[in-house]
Amino acid sequence: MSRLTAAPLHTPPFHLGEDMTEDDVHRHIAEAIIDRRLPPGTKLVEQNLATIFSVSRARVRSALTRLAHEKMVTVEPNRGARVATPSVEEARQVFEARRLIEDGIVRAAAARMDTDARAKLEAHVAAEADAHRRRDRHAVIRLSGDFHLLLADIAGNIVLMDFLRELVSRSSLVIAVYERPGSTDCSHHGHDGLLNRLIAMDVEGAAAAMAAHMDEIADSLDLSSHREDGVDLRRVFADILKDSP
Amino acid sequence: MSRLTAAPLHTPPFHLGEDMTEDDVHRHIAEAIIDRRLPPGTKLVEQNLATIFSVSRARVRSALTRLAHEKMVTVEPNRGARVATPSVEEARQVFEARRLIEDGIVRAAAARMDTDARAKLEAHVAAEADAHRRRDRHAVIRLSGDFHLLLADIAGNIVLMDFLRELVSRSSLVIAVYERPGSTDCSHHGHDGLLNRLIAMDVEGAAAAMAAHMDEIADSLDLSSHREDGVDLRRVFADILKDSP
DNA sequence: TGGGTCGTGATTGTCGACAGTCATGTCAAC
DNA sequence: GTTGACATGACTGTCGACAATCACGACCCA
Repeated sequence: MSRLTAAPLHTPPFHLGEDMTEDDVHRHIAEAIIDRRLPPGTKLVEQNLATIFSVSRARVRSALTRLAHEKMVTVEPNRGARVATPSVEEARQVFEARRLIEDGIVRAAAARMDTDARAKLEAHVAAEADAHRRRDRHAVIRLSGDFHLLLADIAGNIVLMDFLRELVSRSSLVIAVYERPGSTDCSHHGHDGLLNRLIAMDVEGAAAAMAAHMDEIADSLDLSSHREDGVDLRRVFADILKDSP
Repeated sequence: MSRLTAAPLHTPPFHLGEDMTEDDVHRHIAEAIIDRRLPPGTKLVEQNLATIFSVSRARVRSALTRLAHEKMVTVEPNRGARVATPSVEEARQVFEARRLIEDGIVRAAAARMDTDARAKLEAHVAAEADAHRRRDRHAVIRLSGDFHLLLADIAGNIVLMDFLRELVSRSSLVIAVYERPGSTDCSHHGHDGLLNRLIAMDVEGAAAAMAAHMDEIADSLDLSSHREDGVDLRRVFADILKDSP
């Protein structure tokens, strides 16, 4: 049984004919961003989305502002919304925060393991392996993040789970921008070793495995900052502008 | 100088005549909640707030939904918004999350201390002592929370600072609901000892002092759950309802 | 041809109005 | 006096329309 009455991790099957609520719009866009079907920088025009989902523009608008609060899209005044492209510094801070919170979560989860939690985790890891076998890239990405949220669910702290949910989403954006070209797809093997430690209720071992897993992900990125996203030309040539306004 | 270009901690002086932006409305309400001028459970009627701030109802509405995302108000469909009254379980989880994040922040801050950070912290503690001397309850509450946010600023991680900002706000609500009647007002002495450890760049000592400070706050609460807020009559008499539907 | 200016279409920001829903008070019947 | 139905008022939810702003291409001039 589920310990928490938290929101479902992903959108339930959607029947055409009913009109979508704001929550549905939010989830559909969020999932598309996390799956990387919507790459960073993509313009999100309100009217387009409204006609696609056949809802009013106002509903799309509030979904976008909510996504902006969650740092998945950026909104510039009078210039609309885009899928966020995290900076190098932001990427570092997201992973630093994630190391801290994942450590707290994995320790709590290790202490609360039981047969039910074990069954869920094993089933999830199996599903990950299956998605990997099927070469379903989107499913691999989504399930990889869900593993960590499942751990948070077992840990039993809704506040931390909400924080982690945001961090997992932002991590997906970071990976989309800074993934090293030759890196293997989202190492899911790290979850295996972690699961073994959890089953043994080895708190320190599980925490160490999680730390290693985080390092593994961070190492697959190229944060050497040569890829400075969104260079502001006005700032680069500020001195010239001063000379000849 | 400030390390981060984060949002200001509190509302800048507001000049009448200009019309408020949504951000202003949000900040004014948030501050009133954190200062406990708006106690938990207070109904927040959109039209009232709109006339008070002389803005349109839509603007108040979006400010309220943002406050709802930050868990400072609860919104029931068709029944409007109220200042949130956290449950006992939520209170526990907020403080558990806060222990974790404050630990990470204080360690980072201790490692990054310099003369500028020291000056800011000393000035802040002095301001806290002054507010305490003046018996300015609202200022004491606000400054007490700001001390922790200043620490997060020194730590230099915007992501963690945003998380902590939410946790500090929610802590204020928890204290408003569960404060033990005879407890002294928001122990500000804990900040003194913490500051000494930070100046010495004693990471472990600072972390221990922070942990003690968190315990101190938690001990001033009465979470024995006899004060179950918002008893649901239907749940209390669920068995009777089953017998005679 | 390069560069600057202006207009036009597209997109966002904001507001007021109306419909839907809930709470409260009134009144009649028992 | 109590209970139930009903009416009324207040509040929220939603949408469409209009204003403000921006991006982009056409046009003109040197």
